[in-house]
Amino acid sequence: MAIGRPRAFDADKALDEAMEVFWRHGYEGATIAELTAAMGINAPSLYAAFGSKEGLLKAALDRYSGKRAAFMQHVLDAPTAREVARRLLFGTADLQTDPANPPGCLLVQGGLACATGHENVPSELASRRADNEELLRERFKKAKADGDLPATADPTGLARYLSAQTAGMGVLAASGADRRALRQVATLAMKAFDSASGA
Amino acid sequence: MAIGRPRAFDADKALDEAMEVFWRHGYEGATIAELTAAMGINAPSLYAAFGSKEGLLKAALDRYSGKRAAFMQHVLDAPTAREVARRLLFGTADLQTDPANPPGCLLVQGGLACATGHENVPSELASRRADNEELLRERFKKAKADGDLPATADPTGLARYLSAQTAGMGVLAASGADRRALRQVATLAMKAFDSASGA
DNA sequence: TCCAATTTGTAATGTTCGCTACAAATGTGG
DNA sequence: CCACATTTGTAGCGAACATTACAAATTGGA
Repeated sequence: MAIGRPRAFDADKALDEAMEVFWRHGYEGATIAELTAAMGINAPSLYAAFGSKEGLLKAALDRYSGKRAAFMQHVLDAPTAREVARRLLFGTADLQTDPANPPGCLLVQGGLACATGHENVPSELASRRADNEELLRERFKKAKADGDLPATADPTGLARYLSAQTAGMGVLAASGADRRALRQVATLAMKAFDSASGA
Repeated sequence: MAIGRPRAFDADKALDEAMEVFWRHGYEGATIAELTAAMGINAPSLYAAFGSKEGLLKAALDRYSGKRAAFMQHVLDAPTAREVARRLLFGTADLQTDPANPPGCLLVQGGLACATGHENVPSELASRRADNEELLRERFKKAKADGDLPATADPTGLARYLSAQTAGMGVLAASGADRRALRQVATLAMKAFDSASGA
């Protein structure tokens, strides 16, 4: 059984470049021409490997999640709920201003609103943001069960609040806010967490 | 001197419709065909009145600012810095989930990232978000001078924090968060404000 | 009543969009 | 070395995009 001509590009490397283009220009602002140029391949290769522009986005989102998985695990592994919040907020401030990446968060920059007919792009991004929020919520439920958080604590509300912080920081970063500014927001956001968790 | 054929549409009414389209689909997701259909005019009328798609966006942004001016004035007129924050946060929670408008905030949904060549759309939106932040900053500087905020308070940091809250709520609203959820975020955000302003 | 000025509707402009046919190239298995 | 399977590069597809030419329509002023 013949195997065929081997692929001449590294799919993960190409996805990194595609991710960066979507991150910087959003789904609709990223053109196939720009994507193929950044990925170092041409259109037929892109479509053979990823099916469509939307398929490429989903693959890039998967890769994004994968790259952030270690960070999220580090956050969730924190010994206390407070430390979870602290790691998330300050880690996010640093990640969203990492000069190695476009500013902000792909799940926000990628596209909050899209053209008629592309509704599932914003909803896909929203769904992935919700996944992160859910991880935090479960972590806080556990903290509550463990007595780390008081019985009056609201895991859903805390998780949603932190979700709003990371999204808000993403918007600030997109506007050019620097690391110091985002850390300052994180510092203030921690105060709310402390009040709400009875610290 | 001849005056010419009178315009057959109401420019403000048309701008309201354009604003809604930009709000719901973002700058790049809004097509001229969709805009003209919503505005009830045809393309030449649009271009005669607003010059270009970008000119229409700016006009829609002006109208948006105008509509929110009364709200911002109500916020800034609050007797204390705390009340400024409270009015802003809860008012924003309600505005961004007002069923009369698309969810979220036009200054966020409009487009955080755009295609190459349209860079001034995101920067225009960022500039208008910065204007709002500046209004808050000046208000907090005044509060500090008046002794309403302690001498240790940081007006810039507080304004930026609130800016992050409204942006974050906008993202949550775009994901389908309801009014109750946003008010819960506002409640938590107030706790940070209270801690940071020594209440 | 004709002229000047402006808007309106139709129809089209050139460009760019996402996507794909097709043939040449490159590999594996027999 | 041959047959097959897959990828690559070129070139182009139809559709949609923002924008505009142009002529008919509508007004006020001379």
